[in-house]
Formats: sequence, structure tokens, C-alpha cells
Amino acid sequence: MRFSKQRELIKNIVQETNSHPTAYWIFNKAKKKISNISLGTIYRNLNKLNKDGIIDIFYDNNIARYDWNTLSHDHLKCNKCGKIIDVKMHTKELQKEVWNQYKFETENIEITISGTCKKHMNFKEK
Amino acid sequence: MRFSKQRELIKNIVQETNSHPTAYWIFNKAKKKISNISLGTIYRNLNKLNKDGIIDIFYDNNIARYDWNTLSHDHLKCNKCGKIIDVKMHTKELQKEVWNQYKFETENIEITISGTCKKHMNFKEK
DNA sequence: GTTAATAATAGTAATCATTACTATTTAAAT
DNA sequence: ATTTAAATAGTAATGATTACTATTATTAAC
Repeated sequence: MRFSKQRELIKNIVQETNSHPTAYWIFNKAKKKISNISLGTIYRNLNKLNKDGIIDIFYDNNIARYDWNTLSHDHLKCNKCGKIIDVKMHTKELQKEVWNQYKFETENIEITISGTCKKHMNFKEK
Repeated sequence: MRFSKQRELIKNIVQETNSHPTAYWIFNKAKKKISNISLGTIYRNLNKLNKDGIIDIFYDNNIARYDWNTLSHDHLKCNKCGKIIDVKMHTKELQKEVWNQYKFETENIEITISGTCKKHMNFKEK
């Protein structure tokens, strides 16, 4: 893969945030450095970086989010504030169970837990 | 909610398949009974049925799939054939763990496991 | 059973996320 | 420096979904 300053920038933007950004967020961030960068370039490079195992893609409902963390992990999503938090809830055990019960060969496991984060909980009692 | 034969048909189509259909699949199935039914009607009613807790929505990458099974469950998705199989891999324990570790109040848990189903595995040795 | 009110529909246009296309630019090998 | 092909910007196209609007159909009241 040939060097390009656009790809380098996009990689850095993804790697410097924990916010699980969308392509559009990355696009706006990138425009501050390369004002005429195009959205197609963002998508093309995000897909390329993903195929090379440099970043992760996952889907939050119907929209793609990008993640510097390429190790298998899980997500807590707060329905109040939309924040997505990285957690590690599953172990190798789960993969074994899936094999034993269903003879299914696991490639990827992702647990998505939606609910309310502690910041946005409504405490009924004082 | 007022009766409509379109909604009734859509509900029945979802409830009579295990294929986790997309809106478009349901649309084509529905056209066989009501030839001029419109795609907007499909979406409007799928969303309505979901809000009333009659059917489930989940996202397979960036596309919505509909499920008669409204009990919390998980999915195995074969990357070879695309088939999605309902499984139950998580227990109430996971919810407790999430609370204990992160003080996060769970509303919904979904585990998505992608890989290869036994039908489409390539056995290296005979 | 007729009437009135309004929810639901068909058909179409609009939106949003993403991909495809194309002429031009640019990295890098010779 | 020249050449070659990968990458880009800009734009058009696509696919999934939602919004809009005039018409139709369900249901409640008479």
C-alpha cells in the first residue's frame, strides 16, 4: 500500500479517540487539516485500514463506527447519552461453548449491551 | 391501534419464518397477497409492531432484520451462507456482572457471533 | 345503515449512509 | 527526469429507510 497523507491523517484521527466515531465525524475532523479532503477518501481508507487489520469496524444500529481497538471486545451503549464504552465481557470459554453446542466455528464475537450508564441513571430514591 | 389487513399480513409473515427477514423480503412476500402493498407500509408497520413489543428488530451490519422471537436471545451468523441461527448464550449472570463492574443498567443484551456453520465448514482432513 | 372523524394506505419524493465513477494528481520505482 | 499505477477530489449513483400527501377504509356515534 502506497503512502498517502490522507490515509495517515485518517488513521491518526481514529487512533486518537475513544469515541467510536462515524465516517462523517472523521470527515469533519480531517477537513480541519486537509480542507478539501473528500468523504469518498474517508470511506475508502477506513475500509482499507480495516482490511489490513489496523482499525475495527462495527455497526451501531445501521451506522458504521470505527475503532482503534482491534482486540476482540464488547460494548456498553447508553440509550440516554449515546456513549459507547469498551468493555471485555466474554472469554475464550464462549467460543468453546458455541463449538460444543452448535459445531459452529467462531471468527468474531461481539456483545452489545444497551441500557443506561451510571451518569444518566434516574435514581428514584434520594 | 386500528385494524388493517396490511398490518395483519405483515405480522403473519414475520411470525411464520425463522429466516430473520429484511423489510424488502417481507415486501416481496406480502405482494403475493396484496399486490399493490407499498414498501412504506411495510416499514411503518414493522416499526409499529416493534414498538408494541410484537416483533423484534436487530441489525445485521447495516441492514434491519425482523424477528418474531421477542425473548432476549443471541445470533450465530455464518459468513459463508449468511444464515442466522437463534441461540441462547447469555444468562442473567451477565447483566449482574455489568452492574457490578460498571454500574451500568442493562436494558438489552445481544451477542452476535460470526463464523462458519457446520454445513459450510471446510474439513482439511477427511 | 349512514355519517363523521381520523388512522392507515399507496405512491412518490426526499434523506442518509455508503459506494462507484472519472479525470487529475501524486508516490515511488526505474 | 520519466513512467506507471495507486490515490485523490468531486460528483453521480445506489440502497435502505423515512417523510409527504391525496385517497381509502376502519370504527365510533348517531
